[in-house]
Amino acid sequence: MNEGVEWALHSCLNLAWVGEEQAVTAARLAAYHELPSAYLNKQLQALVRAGILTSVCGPKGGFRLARPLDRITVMDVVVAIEGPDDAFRCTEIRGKGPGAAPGKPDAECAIAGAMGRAELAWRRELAAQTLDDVRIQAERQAPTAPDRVRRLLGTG
Amino acid sequence: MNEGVEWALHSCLNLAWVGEEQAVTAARLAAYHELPSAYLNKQLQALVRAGILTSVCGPKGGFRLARPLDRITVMDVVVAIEGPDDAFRCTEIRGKGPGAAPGKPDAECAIAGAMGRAELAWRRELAAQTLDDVRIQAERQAPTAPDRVRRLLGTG
DNA sequence: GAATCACTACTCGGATAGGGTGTGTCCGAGTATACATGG
DNA sequence: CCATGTATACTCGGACACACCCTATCCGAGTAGTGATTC
Repeated sequence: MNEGVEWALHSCLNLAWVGEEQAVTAARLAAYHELPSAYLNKQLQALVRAGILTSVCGPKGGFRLARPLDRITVMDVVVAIEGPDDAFRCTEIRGKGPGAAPGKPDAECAIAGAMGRAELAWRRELAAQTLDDVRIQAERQAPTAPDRVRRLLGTG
Repeated sequence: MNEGVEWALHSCLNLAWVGEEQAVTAARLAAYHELPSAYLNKQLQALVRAGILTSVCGPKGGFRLARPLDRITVMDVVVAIEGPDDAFRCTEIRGKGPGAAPGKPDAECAIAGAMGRAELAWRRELAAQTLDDVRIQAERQAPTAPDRVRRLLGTG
């Protein structure tokens, strides 16, 4: 899986802790975790295209959340970075070669069905968790994190 | 996801339909679906290393199932081809840079936890389905498949 | 005639190149600020 | 003193190289069968 997913999720939480009233630049978000800023910028652009973040250019510019954390699911972020395609794609090899059934198969490949059910379970689990759930869990495990973020990323 | 997973699953079903009393070469299995035989051979080797298939060299050699289909789960095949690592790997960026919490984090990263739950759901679903379940479904959708396999891959 | 041995043909197994996607970087487009200038 | 225009600094956005892993292939290791050879 694309490494940018992890970066994007952390950045969304950091943006929430900073607060929606101020935008944070990609450079600051990257420095916070020692990430390459230009590449993180690329990932954040994907979140903007997906409607998860908003961005403004120029001084005082940067990124901010487009909507509250409880209206962003983990799957929204994964789809924004990884794309909407399933990991397993059926190439329909059963229809190729001498083993092909005569005529056109009217039902889905049983193998594709089995893999599809698993991917559906994966997506359901991701869609069931909002970033706010993740934030609550993160604050429970590291109560000082929000303060650190506000202190280091805030404009103060 | 690796394309070899699809090939491996189809090949396992084909081996089951041929029957365990005779081995089938990689070349025959590949020709059945017009796949590159040398590369399919590589995937089948992975299944052998995982203990799903057994192989013998030489004339009358080839591959056969190491155990009945109902004792092989879809996840066994996926792990054999893709490897045991999770798709999402937490690089612990929260512990890097100025945003790092003082001391060592005693709890798992909340983000890694969220992704891990989804991957667990995926693996559970894959592990809950045996290749025999897939075979039954495949035969229901294409009743003539077993005969075609036996006719084209059998030594008769 | 039967047993043994070497040879051959055939298949798996691992080592060896090529391509596509993720990874990382750079420069141009766009904007708020600051300052100089003129009224 | 105030308004306006301009220059500037700063940031996002998309276009451009690099690297790694999946894809594909080739040759050597290993084995069953076959035929010749010898007792």
